[in-house]
Amino acid sequence: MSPRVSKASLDEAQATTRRLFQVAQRAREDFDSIAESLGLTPLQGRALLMLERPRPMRALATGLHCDASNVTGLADRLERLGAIERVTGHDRRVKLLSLTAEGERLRDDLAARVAVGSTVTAKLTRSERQQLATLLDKLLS
Amino acid sequence: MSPRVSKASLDEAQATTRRLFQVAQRAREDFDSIAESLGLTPLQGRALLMLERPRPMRALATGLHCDASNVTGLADRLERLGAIERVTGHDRRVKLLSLTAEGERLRDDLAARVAVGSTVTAKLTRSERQQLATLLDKLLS
DNA sequence: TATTGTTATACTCTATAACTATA
DNA sequence: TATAGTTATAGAGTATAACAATA
Repeated sequence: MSPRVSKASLDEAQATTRRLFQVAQRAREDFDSIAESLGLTPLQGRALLMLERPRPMRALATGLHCDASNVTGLADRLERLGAIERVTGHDRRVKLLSLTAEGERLRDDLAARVAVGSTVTAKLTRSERQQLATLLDKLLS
Repeated sequence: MSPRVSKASLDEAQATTRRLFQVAQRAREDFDSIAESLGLTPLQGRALLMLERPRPMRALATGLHCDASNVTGLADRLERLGAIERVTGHDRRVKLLSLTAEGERLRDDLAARVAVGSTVTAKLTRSERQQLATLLDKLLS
C-alpha cells in the first residue's frame, strides 16, 4: 500500500492544477464577456467559431460535446439573430449550418476580439508565450 | 495608424491563446466529468469547493459570479442532496451554508479526484509543472 | 436497419424585479 | 435606508426518449 507519488509531489501538482483552473476560469470569463458584448451567449459564440465552413448540425453537437437535440434550439436562436441559415445537404437527412453575411461579420469580430483581448497577449512576453505554448502542447498531446 | 504589434506577433499570440482555450476547455470537461461521477453538477461541485468553511450565501454568489437569487436554488438542491445546511448567522439576515458530514466527504472526494485526475499531473514532469506554475502566476497577477 | 434532425419533457443555470425580514 | 435572502418569471443549456424522413 505504499503511495505511488509522494505527498509533497501531490501537493505541488494540486497547486499547479488549482492555478490552471483559475486561468481556465479567467479565460472562460474573458470569452463569455466578449461574446456577450456582441449579443451572443457563450455557446452561440463557440458555435460561430466552429462555422468557418458550413457544417452538419450533427458535427456541431459533437464539437460542442452536447446532445444533438440541443443543436435544434441553438440553431433556431442563431437563425433568429440572422447569423446562420439551414441548408439541406446532398444527403437530404443532413442540414448544414451556414453563416450569413451578418454571421461572418460576427464571427470575425468575435475571433479578433478574443485574440486581442486575451490575458495571454497582455501579460506575457513573446518568449514566455512560446514557453507556455510548448507546455500547453504537451498538455493537449 | 501604424500597428502597435506586428502581424506575426499577433498571430503567434492568437495561436497561444487558442491553445490556452483548448486546455481551459479540457480542464473544465475534466472537472465536470469528475463532479458528475459524484452525482454533482459542475456548479454544485464548485460551490462545495468554496465551502471548506461555512460562508454566507452572498459570498457564494460573489465567488461563483452569479446573481444572489440563484444561490437560493443552488442551496436548495445541495440541501436536498444532504451536503449542506443553512445556519443563521450572528447578523440574523445572514444564512451561512455549512457542509454536513456527507458534504465534507463529497468535498474531500471531489478535491482529491480533481488533483489526481488532472491532465497537469498526468502529462508534465515535475520541472515542467513548476515552469507552468510560474507562467500561470504571471497570468493571474 | 441505421442515421439526421425534430419534438416533448424535465432539470439546471442565469438574470431582473419585487418582496420580507433585519440592520 | 441599505442589505441578505426569497420568490416569480423568463431565457438558455443540458440530457433522455420517441418520432418522421431519408439512407
